[in-house]
Amino acid sequence: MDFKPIRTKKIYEEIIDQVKELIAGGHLSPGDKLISERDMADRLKVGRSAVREAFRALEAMGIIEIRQGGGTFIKEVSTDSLAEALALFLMTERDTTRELLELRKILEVEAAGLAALRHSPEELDKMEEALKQMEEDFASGDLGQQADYNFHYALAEASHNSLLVRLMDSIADTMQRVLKTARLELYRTPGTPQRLLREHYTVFEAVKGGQDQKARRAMFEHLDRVEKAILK
Amino acid sequence: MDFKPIRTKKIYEEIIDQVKELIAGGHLSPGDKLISERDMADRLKVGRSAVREAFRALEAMGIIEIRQGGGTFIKEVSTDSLAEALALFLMTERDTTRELLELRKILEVEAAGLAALRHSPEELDKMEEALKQMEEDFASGDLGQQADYNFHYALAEASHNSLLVRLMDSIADTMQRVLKTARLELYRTPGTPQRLLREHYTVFEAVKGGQDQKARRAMFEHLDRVEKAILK
DNA sequence: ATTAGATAAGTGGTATGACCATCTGAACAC
DNA sequence: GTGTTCAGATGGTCATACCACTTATCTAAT
Repeated sequence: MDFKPIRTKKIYEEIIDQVKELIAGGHLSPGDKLISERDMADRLKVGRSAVREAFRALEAMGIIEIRQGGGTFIKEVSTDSLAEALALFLMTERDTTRELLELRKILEVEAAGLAALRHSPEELDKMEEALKQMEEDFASGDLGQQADYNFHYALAEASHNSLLVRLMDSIADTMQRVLKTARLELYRTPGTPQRLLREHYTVFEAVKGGQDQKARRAMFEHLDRVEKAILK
Repeated sequence: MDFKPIRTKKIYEEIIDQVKELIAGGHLSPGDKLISERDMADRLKVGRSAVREAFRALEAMGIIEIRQGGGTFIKEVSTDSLAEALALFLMTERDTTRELLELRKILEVEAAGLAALRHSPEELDKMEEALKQMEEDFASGDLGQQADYNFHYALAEASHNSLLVRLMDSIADTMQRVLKTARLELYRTPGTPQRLLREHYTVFEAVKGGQDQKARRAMFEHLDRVEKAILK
């Protein structure tokens, strides 16, 4: 005999569930306006506070958008809430730098392989553009970090897996936040920017040539070297 | 000259940010109790409503846990919020099941390789235990889903990358939420449970023997088959 | 007829106070 | 030591009042 704990459901929870059901059932779509807080409180025979609290939670989930004076709208499920959840996921202090770098390597090596198989000409152009920008940055004494980011982002997009793009982007953000100093040191080591550029070009040429194994290897070696430099 | 829109920050937003900063700065840790709503409202010289709304949003983000009569606590960053955001993403965006399965494959294939190189005897025991449980479940007409989960979780842990463990767990949770029916069908196809068990054993033997490439290949083939069955 | 400005109405944001529901810890009895 | 009771703490709900912002409508000027 298994007795489960009984827990009465909060009013705001009921409201949240109702809104979710309306969306899942197709009765509410992105862009649709919800009835006003006052109207909903009247109809549901509850206080306005409970409605507000439910709306606040739905907002935090990225399901609705609340505009003061304007009303409350169903959002396109955008990259925002997933990106935020990913950011939160990576926010913990318990993970070591080694683990983060390793995860990044797992994803980027495979993204390079997929990019080699799936890229479009436009995506190749973006990667090449980023490489050119990187080259110019180095020539002018700049560190080229934005161009580096652009290259990796374009490559992620060339994988044609939007989840992978978002996850890799979140990881890039986290690294930017956590490894800022270590990366600056890396870029400032004489000869390193030029080597990094060469490695990026190797990855690019493999992707361009549709050689997925070669792209994987090139990316692995690139990131392995970065990892070793950061972790020493 | 670029003028940006000015938008005053809502009080509840300020509160959310402050709590987040306390956590990010290490002043609040999982398990810690926040001051009461009334106390916080007094200290911040704001109304209790704003505090409540901020707390409701933080709750929806999975950052805090609110217990009526008990107080408000910082949560362990669990896999729940990411799994929920992923589930929402899957329900509303097209082609994302394919992407999630692909991401899962990328991670699990590499986890298998790392597990082959890094496992401890205890972790091997757990994997073996799960396989035995799977075998018993199939023999008694059960679907063996819990044992399947246990196997994959033990393998993730054997990778010795806690970030990878948590990410894979979130994905498993998401699949449980969204792909429930498709997986039930898969398990009910005659002959499939036995084949799945064999595939799991192949992965296990490679991990046990420290053969990382073989483990990767076995896991790839296993998940590739699962993917094709789910997506057909 | 069109445009600009003013105003009213609608909607979300904040605060306060009252009271209810649940939990926790202390005190007391056995 | 264990079980029960109760007070106090804390979260949950409601109502009301008023503020802040947006949208729609009306009026006056051109």
